[in-house]
Amino acid sequence: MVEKRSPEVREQQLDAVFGALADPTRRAMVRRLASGDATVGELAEPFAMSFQAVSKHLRVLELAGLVERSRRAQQRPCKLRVEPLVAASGWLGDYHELWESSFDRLDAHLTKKKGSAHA
Amino acid sequence: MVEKRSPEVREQQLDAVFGALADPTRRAMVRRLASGDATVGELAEPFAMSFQAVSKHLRVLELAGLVERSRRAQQRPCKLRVEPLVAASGWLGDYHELWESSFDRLDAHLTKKKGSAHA
DNA sequence: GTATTATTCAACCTCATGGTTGAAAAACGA
DNA sequence: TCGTTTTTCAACCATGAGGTTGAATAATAC
Repeated sequence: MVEKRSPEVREQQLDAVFGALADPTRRAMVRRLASGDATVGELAEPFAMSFQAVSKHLRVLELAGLVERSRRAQQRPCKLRVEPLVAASGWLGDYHELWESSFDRLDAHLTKKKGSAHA
Repeated sequence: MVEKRSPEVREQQLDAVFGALADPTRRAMVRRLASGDATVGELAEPFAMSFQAVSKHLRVLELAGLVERSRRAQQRPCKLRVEPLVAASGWLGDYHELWESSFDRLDAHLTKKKGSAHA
């Protein structure tokens, strides 16, 4: 179940995941899906945007491995997959020790402590 | 020193940071800068790419707040700023508890433990 | 001043992105 | 079968990203 990934593939995955997260609409969708599965319609509802546009965003998330879809009647429920988030987090994690020891230390710590406002 | 950021501005920062990290060349530059400051020329050296292209990537990193530049003779040394990485990491961190309790749990843990190969 | 080195600016090309609209497809209810 | 609902496909448009080349700028060395 735990795939062995070549460095190139991992790089491509990071391209896809960071790229997917570089859009506020898609981040909002991820946030929404983190609180439970949803249909395309439900995901589209908060946005002033056509279904088709939402569908496209969803495809980006799907290609990045962040969303998995099934079929239920006419609907295609979306479920968040967390592994790509872990991969992205892991990449950033390589720099944890850097920022723990950098001049940004204070700033970093305070940002972390204010973190309750993140969600 | 610790700026108070509005939600919109924070969203824009995340757009910029995730966007900046969505490119393998730029991630490599970040990796390089994590091990010490470098000039544009030094950063360009490993890439089969013109200085101008590297300069553009650098501007993207700069706009995302990931790079700070000074002046030394004709050179413009680049220094990694870590705060945007902290911000991105913080966003992802909001989902930590999600993946700790998800079906991806095993995969996530194993990915984490293999993490020594990340760098 | 002139040349050299390091870097950026400007213009251009190609292709991807994020949005639109309109038509099609898939699964149901009558 | 017919219509309704949910979602996607296809074509299009405008903008931006990532690369190129060639000229300009800035700091230094002679």
